Amino acid sequence: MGNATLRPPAKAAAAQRLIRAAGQRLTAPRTAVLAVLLDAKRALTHHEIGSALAPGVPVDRVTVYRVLDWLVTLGLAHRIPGEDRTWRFVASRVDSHGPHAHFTCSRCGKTVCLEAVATPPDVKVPRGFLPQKVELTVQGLCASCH
Amino acid sequence: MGNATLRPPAKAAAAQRLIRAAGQRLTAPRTAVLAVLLDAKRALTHHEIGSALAPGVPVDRVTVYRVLDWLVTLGLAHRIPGEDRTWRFVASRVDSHGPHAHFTCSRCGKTVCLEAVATPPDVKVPRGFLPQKVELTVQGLCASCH
DNA sequence: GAGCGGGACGCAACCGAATTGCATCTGCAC
DNA sequence: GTGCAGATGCAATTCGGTTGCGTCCCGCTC
Ligand SMILES: [Mn+2]
Ligand SMILES: [Mn+2]
Ligand SMILES: [Zn+2]
Ligand SMILES: [Zn+2]
Repeated sequence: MGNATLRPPAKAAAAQRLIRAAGQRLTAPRTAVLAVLLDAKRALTHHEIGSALAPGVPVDRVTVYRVLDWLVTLGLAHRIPGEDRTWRFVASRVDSHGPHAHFTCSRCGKTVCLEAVATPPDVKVPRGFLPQKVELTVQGLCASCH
Repeated sequence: MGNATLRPPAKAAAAQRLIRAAGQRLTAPRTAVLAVLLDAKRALTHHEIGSALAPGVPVDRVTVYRVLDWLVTLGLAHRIPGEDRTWRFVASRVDSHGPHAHFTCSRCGKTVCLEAVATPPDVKVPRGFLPQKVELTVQGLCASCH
């Protein structure tokens, strides 16, 4: 796995800083994957992340999956379920910690966070049910698809 | 595919009526699958539907998938994307035509429609984006899981 | 009640995302 | 520098869903 464009060194440094700050073991795959997410302007699939990795550091597919899981449990990234049954991943910016909505283009699959849209804080659920998280996804067409 | 419990004949008759009313060809698999959905009190996975089918009418997996797709395009059922990357299906009752939210138990996967919760009619999306559908899913624990 | 034609079905092969098992390697605390 | 828990690589596997194709049968016509 690897591709053409080099990751800006700044993003790699930021990734390392975040991993260290979380008190976690620093490895090349972890740094590389997180750097890709930090550099992305939209949610990325596992496949997109794999091919965005710098060619110098080949990372196994399975490792990418494991790093992503680990980033999610750590809170450094969040995972968005897609209509096409694939997860997409975004680095959790400091300014986007709260619950928020997502937009997915039904034609090209492009997915972005909608920071402006607040998810309804209170929903009516049946007796005995315990709501924990609200997922709000807007489907439609992105700017380049309509 | 087939299991132990017989489908109430009333549901089979209702299924036939709905298919006829839609001006579609009436077949045993279609009747059987729709009857299962009409009888269900919650959203069912493809697998659950398969094993809920009356044993007398064996239906191929692929046919179940195709019937479900067909029911969805016909508007007789709707499909709910799950956190576990599987679709769940519900018959679209006459009284639940509008957009509505869903609840999914994060422990047992049980999924139900939340008729009472309306999805936000208007959401702010980036310039040039065209919203078309809003998906609202509440995650949490169902009555028997907490 | 035959005859017919297009859509529906069954079967087998396939696909792609994600997971698991296991041997090997390595970051880092000491 | 050493030791070891934890991380990685590789191969195999699972699993939900799809595709291709030959056969079947629903429903219209006469
Ligand atoms: Mn987001
Ligand atoms: Mn519903
Ligand atoms: Zn698009
Ligand atoms: Zn439950």
